[in-house]
Amino acid sequence: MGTKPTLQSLASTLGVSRQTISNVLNNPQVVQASTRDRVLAEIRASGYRPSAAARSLRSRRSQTIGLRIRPAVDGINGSLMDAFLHAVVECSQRRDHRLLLITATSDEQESSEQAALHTTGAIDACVLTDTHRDDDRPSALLDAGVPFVAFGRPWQDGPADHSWVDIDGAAGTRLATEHLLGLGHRRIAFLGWPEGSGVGDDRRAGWRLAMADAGVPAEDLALGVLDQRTDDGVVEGTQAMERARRAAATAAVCASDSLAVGASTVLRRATTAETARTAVVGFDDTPVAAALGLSSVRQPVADAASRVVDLLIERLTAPDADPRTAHPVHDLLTPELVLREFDPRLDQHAP
Amino acid sequence: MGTKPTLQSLASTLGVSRQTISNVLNNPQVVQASTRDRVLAEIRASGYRPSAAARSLRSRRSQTIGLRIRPAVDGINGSLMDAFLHAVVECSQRRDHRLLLITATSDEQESSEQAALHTTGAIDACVLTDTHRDDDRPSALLDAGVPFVAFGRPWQDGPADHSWVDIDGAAGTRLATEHLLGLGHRRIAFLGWPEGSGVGDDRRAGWRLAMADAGVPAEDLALGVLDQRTDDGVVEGTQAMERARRAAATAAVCASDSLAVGASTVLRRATTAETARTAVVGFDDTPVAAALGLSSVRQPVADAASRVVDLLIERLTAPDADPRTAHPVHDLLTPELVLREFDPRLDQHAP
DNA sequence: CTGAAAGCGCTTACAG
DNA sequence: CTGAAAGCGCTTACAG
Repeated sequence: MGTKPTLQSLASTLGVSRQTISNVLNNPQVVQASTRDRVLAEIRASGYRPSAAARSLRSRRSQTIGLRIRPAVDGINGSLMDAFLHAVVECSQRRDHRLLLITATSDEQESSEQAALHTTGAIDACVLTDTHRDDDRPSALLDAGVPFVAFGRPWQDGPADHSWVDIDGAAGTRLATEHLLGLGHRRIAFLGWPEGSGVGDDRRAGWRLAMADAGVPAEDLALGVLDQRTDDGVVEGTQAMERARRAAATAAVCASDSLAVGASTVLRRATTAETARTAVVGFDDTPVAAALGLSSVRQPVADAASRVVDLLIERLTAPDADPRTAHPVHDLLTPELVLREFDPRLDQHAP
Repeated sequence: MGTKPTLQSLASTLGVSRQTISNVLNNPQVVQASTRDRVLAEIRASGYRPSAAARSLRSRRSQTIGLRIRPAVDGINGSLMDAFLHAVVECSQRRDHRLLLITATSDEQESSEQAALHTTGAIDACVLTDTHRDDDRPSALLDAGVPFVAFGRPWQDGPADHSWVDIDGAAGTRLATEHLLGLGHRRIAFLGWPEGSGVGDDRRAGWRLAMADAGVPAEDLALGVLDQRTDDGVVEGTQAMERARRAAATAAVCASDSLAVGASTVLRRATTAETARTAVVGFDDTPVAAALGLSSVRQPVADAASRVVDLLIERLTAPDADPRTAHPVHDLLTPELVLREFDPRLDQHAP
């Protein structure tokens, strides 16, 4: 093997300056084609790779993005962030950037860890996920001068002073509700979370709007009637659906697949198996929904990830990199409804 | 704010050499206590953080570990790697190391990507997961000179020339089987995957040994009798359990929670609800098992992650860092059995 | 289009 | 215990 090739060693081998090689790598169009080809051939032959540290030290860019990973509380819904994470890595890699993971036990710790990494130059920017009401992270990062893009809109009022990408949950539940209305259902319950979570309220809003548009009277949409609220979970979904059944619900749009799985067991008992499946729509299109044959709202997470990375890199490579001048971009992506067929194999144990 | 502090600027402020500050950071014991305190105070006050790039360029260590992330095929079983990933990040961070994520579509691509990152100095080492029979990655990384530790033993024969940490699946299924034997079951099926996957065969082996020790005749343990093999999945678990029932099985040890969830629906029908739950044991102790009240074998993934990171950093900081001289370490951790109680709320829809 | 110079901010030897 | 020197391997100006 010998020693690892450097710009220096390559340059003497080729009889050109280090400079030229650097240009071939970073500004190919500025180098004469014949020289470029000769250099590229030697780079390939020698297995030369520029030192990340040296490049980063000189250019003041690490080409690295930070992201906080959270422990999966719920194996069912966790797969969404999993898909997002995977897509972010893939997009970053394709664009010659790297993804660095951090953990934290609080938002404050997350912000300060990201800021610390940014100060050392280990990351150029970071991605924020799981935004929520009164989220302190955007202002903390803005203050610390850490460029970032959020996956998730800011849920409190006021103008957003940062870029974000989100998925339009209300559009998703609207689709789901309209689908059930189209099947002839009128008393369609919404099984969702207690008020106060931005994501949950957003999903409820889509159902409510679709129902109102269809002329369902407001008193039926009231809390405790077709509007059922509960913590997330399979058992909770079953219980909420039982309450909705007492309000004569024949179908349900759910804020999560966990709730939908729970709800489907009630409907399965109550009607024919086929009706049961088609009368519940979950959210997130998790593998569990697929396994059980439940329809679900699919969030375009890969698109969201790709957009987040695009915005981040755009911001980092912008000629005017001043975050105060760059105006924030907001992107709301529309989910799609995944309809599933009744799977007879699954129903061997149904009544 | 002004400009970002550097060793240089701190040194002139304090009237010491850059050197001394560097020593305070990297070899505190070598600096006089009074000087050290003065320097530390100024570091804190100024918010100084050493440049990762400069440090890495000079020391030839990036304090960064690479890991390939895979898309979750199955939301149920994916949470295991999720927990592992989280623990690896946490341990690395605690030990002043960072975790870099990569994606790949093949093992070859993974190895070459890790080797490339190692050549640029972006990572010092990497973690291998999901080892399998005829895994080419260890030799590829060894050839490329990339230090690594595997989470998962090498499943082919021959001496392992690299360090690994794994969880003793056979010990887990043995525990599960002995538990069911203790409850009075004799005809305990094993629902597992087709032969050839190291992990799956290992789990089957534990059941087989425990059954043989209990004096269950070999013909009952035969393939197609109590030994049922199938692809992973809920539906597959149900089907496999139905076949096992025809061989008069009253209980089952499963290679995964997905299979256990499927199996439990069969037993639920067949016996009392309580028996059903206690007569199935899953594997991985996923949130789904917890939600459904299924007993399961819990893998100590956090311990495994911690051990992997320890070994990796040990290897990196060893005075003799030559991988050929350092003898490989092998660690097999023992899982534990998580027993769950019957949850009556869940059984409202049982016959 | 190509090259000689400077310097990014550290740590690693080594001398006092 | 402390300091002056060298240099890690690049890229960014700038001059030809």
